Amino acid sequence: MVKPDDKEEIIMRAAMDVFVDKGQYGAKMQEIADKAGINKALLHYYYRNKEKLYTHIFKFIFKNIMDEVVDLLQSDLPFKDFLKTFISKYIDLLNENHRFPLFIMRELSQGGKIVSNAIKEAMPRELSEHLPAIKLIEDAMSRGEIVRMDPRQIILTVIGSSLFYFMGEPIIRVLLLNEESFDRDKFLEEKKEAIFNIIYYGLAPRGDKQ
Amino acid sequence: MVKPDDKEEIIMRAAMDVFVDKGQYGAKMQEIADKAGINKALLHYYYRNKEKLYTHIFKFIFKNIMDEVVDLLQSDLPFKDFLKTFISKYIDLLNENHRFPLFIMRELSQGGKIVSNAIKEAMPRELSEHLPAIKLIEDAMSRGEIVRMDPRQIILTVIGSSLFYFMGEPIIRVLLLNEESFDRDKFLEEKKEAIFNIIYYGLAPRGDKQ
DNA sequence: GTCTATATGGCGATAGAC
DNA sequence: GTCTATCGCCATATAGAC
Repeated sequence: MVKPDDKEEIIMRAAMDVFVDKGQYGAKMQEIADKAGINKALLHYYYRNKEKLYTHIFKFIFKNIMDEVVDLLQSDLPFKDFLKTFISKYIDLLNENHRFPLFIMRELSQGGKIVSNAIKEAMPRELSEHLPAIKLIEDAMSRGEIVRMDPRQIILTVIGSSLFYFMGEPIIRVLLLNEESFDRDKFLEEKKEAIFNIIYYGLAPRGDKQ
Repeated sequence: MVKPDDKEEIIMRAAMDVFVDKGQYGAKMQEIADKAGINKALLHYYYRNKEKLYTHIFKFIFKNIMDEVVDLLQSDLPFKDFLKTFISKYIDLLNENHRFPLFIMRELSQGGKIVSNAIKEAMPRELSEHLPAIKLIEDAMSRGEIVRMDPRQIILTVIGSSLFYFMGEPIIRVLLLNEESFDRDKFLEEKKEAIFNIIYYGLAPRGDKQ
């Protein structure tokens, strides 16, 4: 992030706010300008048009999230500890950026080129070829620490079960957590425990059953 | 569904297509009219304005998905079999309607009243008070078939890990499945197996560890 | 760089003939 | 019920002064 009184930075923040909330088409340039405390003309001065501004925001958010996740994937801990800390930090990350996943997925659903370009720019080539997490999982399998299974299914299960709550929070709270006194922080801590326990012990080698 | 040459039905299908793809604001009435093979004026004749049409579509989709899920939740199978069949049928359902979850979530992110109204209309009161799945899980815990844990965390884990692939498919295929010969059907069948095994055995009572 | 004022176009919505 | 033609607004974008 740049210094906070930089105009570009101010516009970025405002645009991010509005775009994340309303999406590319629901967002209005006027609202962004208002939120940034400037007028529409200046938006066009810095970012030639709405589409460029949107694309810029999307790539910025995508890259930042990606970088954080890639960071979480760097680890030389044993598999068990890696899994535990990854889930914990990943849920923390989502909690701090709970509106981003849906924002990214919304763009995804349009299947446009913005996403594929953002991926290309955000992903170091060598990473997409060999995710460190896959190597870690394969090693744990070789050592017999966990059962054999497509590592990608494991990754998708970890990510999916961690992510879901944040994507569906409004609906989930109505359908599932309709209580007066819902302690969200506590629930998230329990979620870390739950997901780790389910997945780690779900991967543990078993005797004969099934 | 109504008879397919009914005008309202034709419009519904077209509108669904466009709205699901582009969202409430990205969608254009002209495109819907084109896709339905009629003109804009007729859209307004049947559904007074864009918002009403959108709301109608959203509630329709939401209710249909809800009904299907509620169906899946009715079961008197033992927990193990219930879990296995639920995951399998739920993934099949998602596969047949893979664009709906994102559509619903996109609306969710706007936090509008459309969603909360749709929930109220789609959810039988008695169901939201007592989800049958929670009862099933609690019984299994009482019998000692699975470890004690907040049942809601289990439900979220099952749903989240099943759902994630369909919500993120484009991105996932780039990041994780960048092969020439990706057999999607096979991958989904493996996913059913993987999720069931991880979760069911992840819930199995353990000796002392952790 | 930043503003006010204005042009331009697109889109939702309606009027009105058939 | 279905169409063509058109209205009127609103949002993006630009012109041009300061």
